[in-house]
Parts: sequence; structure tokens; C-alpha cells
Amino acid sequence: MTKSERTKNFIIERMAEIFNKRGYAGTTMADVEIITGLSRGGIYGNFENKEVMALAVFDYNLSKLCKAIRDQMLVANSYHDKILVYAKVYKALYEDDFILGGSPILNTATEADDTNSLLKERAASASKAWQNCMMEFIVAGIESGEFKRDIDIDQITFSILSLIEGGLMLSRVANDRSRMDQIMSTVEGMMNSIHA
Amino acid sequence: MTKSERTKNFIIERMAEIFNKRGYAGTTMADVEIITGLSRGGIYGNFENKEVMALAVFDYNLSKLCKAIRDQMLVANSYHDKILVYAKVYKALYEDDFILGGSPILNTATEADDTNSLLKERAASASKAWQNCMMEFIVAGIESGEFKRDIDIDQITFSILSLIEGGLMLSRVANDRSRMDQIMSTVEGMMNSIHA
DNA sequence: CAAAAAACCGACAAATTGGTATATATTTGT
DNA sequence: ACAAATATATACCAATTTGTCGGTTTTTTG
Repeated sequence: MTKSERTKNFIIERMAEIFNKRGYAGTTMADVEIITGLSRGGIYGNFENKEVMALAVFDYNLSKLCKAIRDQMLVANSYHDKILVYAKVYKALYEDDFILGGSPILNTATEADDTNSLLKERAASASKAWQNCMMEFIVAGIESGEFKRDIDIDQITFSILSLIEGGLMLSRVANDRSRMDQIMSTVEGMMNSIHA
Repeated sequence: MTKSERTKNFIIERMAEIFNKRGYAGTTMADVEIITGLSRGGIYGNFENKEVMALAVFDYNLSKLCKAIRDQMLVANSYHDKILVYAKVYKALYEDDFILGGSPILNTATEADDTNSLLKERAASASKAWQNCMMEFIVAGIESGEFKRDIDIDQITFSILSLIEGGLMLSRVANDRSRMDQIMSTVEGMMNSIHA
């Protein structure tokens, strides 16, 4: 790993929290200088402009989320549990805050939706990928006999994702950690309702 | 209504869209000058500062949402339908876009959560008020015999709110209007599951 | 209709914005 | 260790940021 790659990663790591909290417009280069301890030139030597940095930081935060999901997925035996992993990780996202500032997907989607098409596209494809992943689990669960056959797979997976994303945001704004337990219970109820 | 009150309202109305789309940090006073056609002094003669404007605009957008809900509530006979009104209005929020830029509650909550305590408080109390309202409908529905008795009212109402808010955001970022139909179906399914 | 009050304009200010150019320091390959 | 390449710092720029102030217009009131 070359030096520039290392500092690039360093900058991204340090930016991760502040960017996810304050957003694109709310994060200034002066902020980035402070949290990295680097100079203006040092930063711009590694990134073409602010937008490129934002995209890299989004990817980084998303990858952290994905890793958490992959890890939890290993200890999920049933397809029922595999779907629940998403809710579990989002609950942990609040409680253990291994990513600070909430869900990168919802945060980015919300800010970028009417302002930044590149960031919006990133958030859109991330949520789409997650839904596709959930859909595959449901299909596999149907074929293994764990779930019923007559399920609107697209609808239920999109709804679960919506529930989790919206739930985290409302939990955070209410300053109420216990809310995510309710969300998890509801997801679990939805899963139970499609059991064979 | 005094002149200053009229222009105050005028500024708020014009700001409503741009603020809900671009957010607090993303909306500049130069933008406000353009969309209102007023001068800097004219604007600051009516509002102390940008934050006060943002709060007023949030209140305005929220009141528009509330009005839409009240209107639809009039034609909802059952408590089942009353709960569905929220989903219906959010679907219309996307399709007829009588408020542009998505849900003011989620937008504000997302941006302000880690940046602006006053705006955050506004978003928090709005979502809390809505949930309380839904809870009252469920209680009334239980007492009227429409719903079962053994319901976790807090959980189901919070989940429905999360589903709607998250659903609208994910629908918007996916550029897929039909997604809100799925959210509505899911809410309807949840309501059916608590029918007596 | 005239005087007092309220509302508005437009120029300005101080600080901050994202980004650049050049010089200096640091790695790296040999 | 030394030259070439790479990476960082510093000083800077033009544009933009929120907000102010004195003067001018418009509205209200007696």
C-alpha cells in the first residue's frame, strides 16, 4: 500500500463520523483539516475535490455497515434469522454506534435526493443491493420450505428495509434507544407471518 | 393581518420548497432573495436570523402535512381507515407532491439530529405527536371492538410511522412511485392482523 | 392629506467557502 | 546514500457566507 493510499484511507476514516453527522453541505474543508490534522494542500493532493471525498466516505461507511452484516450473517442459521440480521445490525448501529450519526444510506439519500445526483445514485444502489440480498434469502427460504410460497417478496423486503431505516431515524430523533427493540419485534412479527 | 405578517408568510411559503429540498445548510440567503424577489434587508427585517426562518418554514411544511391528514381523516370511517390515512397522505406526498422534497419530519430529523438542537426538537415533537394521535385511534378502535385487545400499541404505531417515513425516503431515492403502494399494502396488512 | 411609523432596499462588512500554486519536506528506487 | 518522484505545507485567491446599517420608499394613523 503506497503512502498516498494510506493517507487517503486515513482521511476517509477521520471524515467518516463528521460527514455522516453533518452531511455534505455541512462539512467544510476547514473541518477536514482539523479532524485529520493535515493541511489544505495535503488533503487536495489526495482528493480531486470535496465531492470525490464525500463519495469515498460514503463507500467507507457503507462498507463498515456491510461488514457488520456479513459478520452477523455467519451466526444466523435460519433464513428467518438472516433477515433479522439487518434489524439487529441497525439496532447495534444505534447502541454501539460503530458508525456515528445514523444510517449512511438514509442520511445520504435524504440530503442528496434533491441536490447531488452522484451521491443519490450511490445511496439508491446501496439500498437496492440490500433489498436484492434480502429477496434472495426469502427465495431460498421458500425453496427450503421455511417460508410460505405465496409471498410478495418485493413488497416485504422493501417494507422491512423501510421499517429499519425509518425506525433508526425516528429512534435517534427521539433519543430513545429502546425504540429499536420495537422495530426488531415488528420485523420478527413480519417474518413469523410468512412462516410455512 | 399586518403587512409584515403578510410578507413573513410570503417568505415562508416561497422558502418551503427550497428548504425542504436542500436543507438548512444547503439553503443560502442568496437563494431566499431570489425565490422571494425581496432584498437582504427586507428579509432580515422580518426574521431575526436564518435559524428562525428555518423553524418557521418547518412549522409551515408540517402544518401543510397536518392539514392533508385532517382532510383525509374526515372521509375515514373505521379506525382501520384512520390509521391508513397516514400512509395514504405520504403516498400522495410523493405522487401529487403538494409538499416538494419529501417528508419535512424525516428531512429535518436527519439533518438536524447532530447539528441543530432546536430543529431536532421540532422534528422530535412532531413525530411524537403523530404517534400519540395514532395511539389514540388504536385505543378507540379497541374500545369499539374493531381491534383485538392484546396489542402493543406503542410498538405498532411507532413501527407504522417508521415504515411510512422510511418508505417515502427509499421510494424517492429509487425514483419509484409505485413503492408507496407497497408500503400502504404493508400497513394495511399490519392493520388487518390486529382486527378483532 | 400630512406626519409618524413601519417596511424595504442596496451597499457593505467580516468571516468563511472550496480550491490552487509554489515551495518544502518526505519517500522511494537504486 | 543520493537522485527522482511523491507527498505535504503555506500562503493565497475569488467567490460566497450570514448579517448590519443608513437611507428611501411605502404604509398606517390622526
